[in-house]
Amino acid sequence: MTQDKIFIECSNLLHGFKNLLNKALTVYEWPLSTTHFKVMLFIEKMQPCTSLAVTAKLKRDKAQVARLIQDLLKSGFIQKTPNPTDKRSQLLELTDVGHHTFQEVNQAKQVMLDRLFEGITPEEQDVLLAHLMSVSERLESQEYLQCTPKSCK
Amino acid sequence: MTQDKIFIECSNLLHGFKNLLNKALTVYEWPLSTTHFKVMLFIEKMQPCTSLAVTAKLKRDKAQVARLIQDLLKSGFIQKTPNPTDKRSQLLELTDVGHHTFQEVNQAKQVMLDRLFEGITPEEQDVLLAHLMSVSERLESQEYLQCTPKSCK
DNA sequence: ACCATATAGTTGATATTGTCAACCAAATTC
DNA sequence: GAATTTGGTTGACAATATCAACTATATGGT
Repeated sequence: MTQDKIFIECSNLLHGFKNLLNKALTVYEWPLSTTHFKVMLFIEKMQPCTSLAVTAKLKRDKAQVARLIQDLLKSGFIQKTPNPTDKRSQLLELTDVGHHTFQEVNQAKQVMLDRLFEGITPEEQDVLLAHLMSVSERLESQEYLQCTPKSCK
Repeated sequence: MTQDKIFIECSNLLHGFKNLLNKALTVYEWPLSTTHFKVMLFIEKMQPCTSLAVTAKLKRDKAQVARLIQDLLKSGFIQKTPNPTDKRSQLLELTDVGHHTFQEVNQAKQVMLDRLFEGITPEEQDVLLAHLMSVSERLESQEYLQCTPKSCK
């Protein structure tokens, strides 16, 4: 029951925060979605960064990520450069405009986050994160869970 | 940064668990989506239950919920009865078939949940939930956060 | 009792997000 | 050097979310 509630609360959290962030984004005249913003966040943090790296981190379909990246390219927020070690692949990085816009919005976001977590100490936050990650890991590793009942397909 | 990661982990968790659940649902030949299942879970727990109650709990658009409920009706998993205290409203409850199917799937789900949370004691789970709820509450109450920058529209 | 307004729920249109499969070109394996 | 794998793109489509308009009943104020 608690476990059910945890998932529900995660869902509420994401939903609510997304809406909040969305409003911040429109204030700053960010032309894309919160997901695009999330992708930029990754690209910024993980230099050098490829499309596939984003896919892995975000745990989303590579088709979806490809399209998000296309949008970001069109908006001029990021740019591609050839990957010196693999001709199939291209490195992603923020443009100057992208970097500037990102920083601005990201700061606003950070202010929001700080307020949201005001009641929870940094240590508690770490524990919270650790627990979430622990469940997350089991989720990935324990593929056998998919087949709990009967013979499974 | 930790805060960012918490949201990302929440997202991964939901995403992963939804896929896991989806597979369980197909094994049991559940004809609808995980969201439909979630709605049934609410209807079961919150007797008596109205469409609006589900909307509130799920924090989703009422249009969306209306359609989910329609699907469940068509599948014969739930039924409507007139609300004695309000002629506009109708009470939702599981049919016998619905109840049976739900129980079956829900048990499988519970097994999965138990395994996922194996590394975390019930007490820790409670703390985890409490923290998530605390952030969730701030998210709702602090509408002013929407206007952090400048004058805001 | 009467009107204005609020509430429960439905429907239509549309946007966003997620999934699946096919595909190309470069890389790797044997 | 042929077969397979990997990084990435594209098309089609399914699932989920949002917004506005609308019906019918309820409720509050006068």
